[in-house]
Amino acid sequence: MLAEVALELFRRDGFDKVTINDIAAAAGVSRSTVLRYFGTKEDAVLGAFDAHGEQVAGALRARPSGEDDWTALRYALDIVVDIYRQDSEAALATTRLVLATPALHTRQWEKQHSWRPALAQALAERGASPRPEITHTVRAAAALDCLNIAIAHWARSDNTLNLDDLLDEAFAALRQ
Amino acid sequence: MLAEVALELFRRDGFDKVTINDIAAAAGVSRSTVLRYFGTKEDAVLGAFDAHGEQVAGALRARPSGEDDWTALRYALDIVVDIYRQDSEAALATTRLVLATPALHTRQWEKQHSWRPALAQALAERGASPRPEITHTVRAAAALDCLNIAIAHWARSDNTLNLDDLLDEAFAALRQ
DNA sequence: GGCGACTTGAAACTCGGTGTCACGTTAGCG
DNA sequence: CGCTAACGTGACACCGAGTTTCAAGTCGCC
Repeated sequence: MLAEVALELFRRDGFDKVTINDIAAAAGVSRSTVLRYFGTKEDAVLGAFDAHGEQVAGALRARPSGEDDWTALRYALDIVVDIYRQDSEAALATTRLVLATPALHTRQWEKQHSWRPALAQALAERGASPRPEITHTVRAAAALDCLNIAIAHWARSDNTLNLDDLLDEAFAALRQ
Repeated sequence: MLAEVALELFRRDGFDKVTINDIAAAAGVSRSTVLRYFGTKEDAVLGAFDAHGEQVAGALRARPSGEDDWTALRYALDIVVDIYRQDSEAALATTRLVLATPALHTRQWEKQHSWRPALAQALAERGASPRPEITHTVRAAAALDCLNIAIAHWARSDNTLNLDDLLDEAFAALRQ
């Protein structure tokens, strides 16, 4: 409820123009309540985003152990693709808002960045032969870049391009 | 001068504990002057960082056109490696501060993120056959990840590991 | 001397975020 | 039924970053 009110204001006036007081007034609650709900203004938009990290790490751990790192990462990210496909209208609007707002873009990166150790850890556990930590970290980071870049292209195409295909294309760019 | 004063305070007390007023008082200037110099508190640390982006893009454009994208990116990043090697003591201290301070870490990513289009553009200009934009963007992003991850490992090793080798190792992780 | 550009300082202001306290509601329990 | 503890909410004070505006200096230059 609160998040919907905030999102509507953000989309109408732009994230930076809307103050927390505006959100509180529009929702009929106090500023304190808004802050208590979201912690930060950015989290009014990106709150749902938090769960994805653990989901992807879980999906990665569930991949067959013989599988190639890149393949496993690609399939694990299908979790996110599915979420976007499930309500593509809302995802598109939110993504556009994020891409248009540096503060949101940055905050989203911060959240995703915190997934990285878990993904690298999951890759390390999968590997038969031990590899240097740097290897897993780089692969996790690159996979997340692929996701972000694919999503950005998808949003810019107004959902005319297929997110799955874009993600495949992004991963393909890594393998020469 | 101002930057040195700020850095010393940050390293001594932590970035978040030091206010702009503290910096102003320590440097014997007014708060206004500090803000006018740096724009933001983060830029008191990351100001020198801005130039690197154009340097890397320039180095990338200067690579022979027949060269592999990954090889070209790797060599272009030597510009940054050289800067770090030139004054490894200062670079180490600054890197540690950045890694220990979320606000700085984030701001550094923002700056590096703004390099990405230039790097992707440089890759596009190098390519003989035209490739989808997403390919160049992914490769530029992955290369920057390699740089960051290598630098982080190098800083955590207290300069006992070689940054060049770590960067090679990071790039190697991308090619299976 | 006077003019204009640049630098600095001062102060007021906006806004995000933290912390505290008081008030009401509700649930649990004797 | 009444007591209490927990919780959600609002009000308020506070801090610090960043913006803006205005009022001096300070310098070179004509």
